[in-house]
Amino acid sequence: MTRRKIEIKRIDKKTARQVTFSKRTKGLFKKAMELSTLCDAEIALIVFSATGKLFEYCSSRMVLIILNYPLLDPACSLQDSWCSSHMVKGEELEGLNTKELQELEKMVHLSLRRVVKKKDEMFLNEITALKQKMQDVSVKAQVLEQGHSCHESSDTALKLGLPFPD
Amino acid sequence: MTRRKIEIKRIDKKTARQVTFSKRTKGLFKKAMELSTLCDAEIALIVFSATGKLFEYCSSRMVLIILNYPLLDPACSLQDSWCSSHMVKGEELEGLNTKELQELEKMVHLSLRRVVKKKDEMFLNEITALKQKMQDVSVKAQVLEQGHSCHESSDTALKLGLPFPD
DNA sequence: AACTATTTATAAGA
DNA sequence: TTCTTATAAATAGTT
Repeated sequence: MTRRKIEIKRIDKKTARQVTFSKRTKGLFKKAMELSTLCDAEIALIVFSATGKLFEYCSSRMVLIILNYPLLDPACSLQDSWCSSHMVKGEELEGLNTKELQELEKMVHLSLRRVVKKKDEMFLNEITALKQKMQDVSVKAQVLEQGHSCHESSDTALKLGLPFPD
Repeated sequence: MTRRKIEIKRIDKKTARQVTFSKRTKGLFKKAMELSTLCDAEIALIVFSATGKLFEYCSSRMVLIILNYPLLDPACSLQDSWCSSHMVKGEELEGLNTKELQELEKMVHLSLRRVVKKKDEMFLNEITALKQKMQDVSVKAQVLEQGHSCHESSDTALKLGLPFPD
């Protein structure tokens, strides 16, 4: 769109692609904010660069609306005390300017990503750990069964932290 | 930004606001798609008009990426047959009007919520099952250890489906 | 990071 | 709504 018209297809040259990404992302966000302001629209815009990490977004209440995260499900109740210290309450947003709201949204977004990632990690860790313990116990059971040591100490159970009346 | 430069603030006149909304939304989506194509970026853009309902979105895998759901991890590959029967393909969207697309998006959203909910349920089920098995094996081990039945069959291991050379 | 020749987007008007 | 068009804004190629 300027010195020369370009074809809309993936830009092969990496540096050119990055430059264009940077320029156009800036333009896109500007346009999004203008639309939001001019027409009173709620807009969510999230961009992940091909190179992976960076992402951005623009808009106000949208984060929560779009993302539709189960986190916000009323059924998922956290302690009141946690909520009161961590939840963003509507009234708190009144005094903030656009820039501040944008920063806040970034933070909420990031928090959300962290929560989801952490949740999945913990599930998987727990499963992995349990499977490992199963393996250990099975080996132990096999040994016991083959009569090599019927009276070995119950260290396996201890290692497992199971409710063994010892 | 043309016959005259305008100030970026809410447009008071309703019809003018609607016209501008329509024009700029179109432009914004075009830009978003161009950025996505040119720079290999994943983009999610969702716009709710002030008048309430209508919204739109654009992008490819983004619905899922936005939502940050591990479901779409490349590692988690689904059967081709499943994909072909459940995935919404671009061509299918051509004949739909805004209303229909809105309904469709609602359905996709709902599907997503269901998938996430199911995923979490399954994680929890797996964990619960593993814990139960741990308990069983521990009890068994305890029995063996106390010398009551050193040569009982390895049904515990079998129940567990573990790689026991039997 | 800046510059600028062009292309693209669009406000106002029809 | 859709089109037209004068002008503002965005940006590709260059430095």
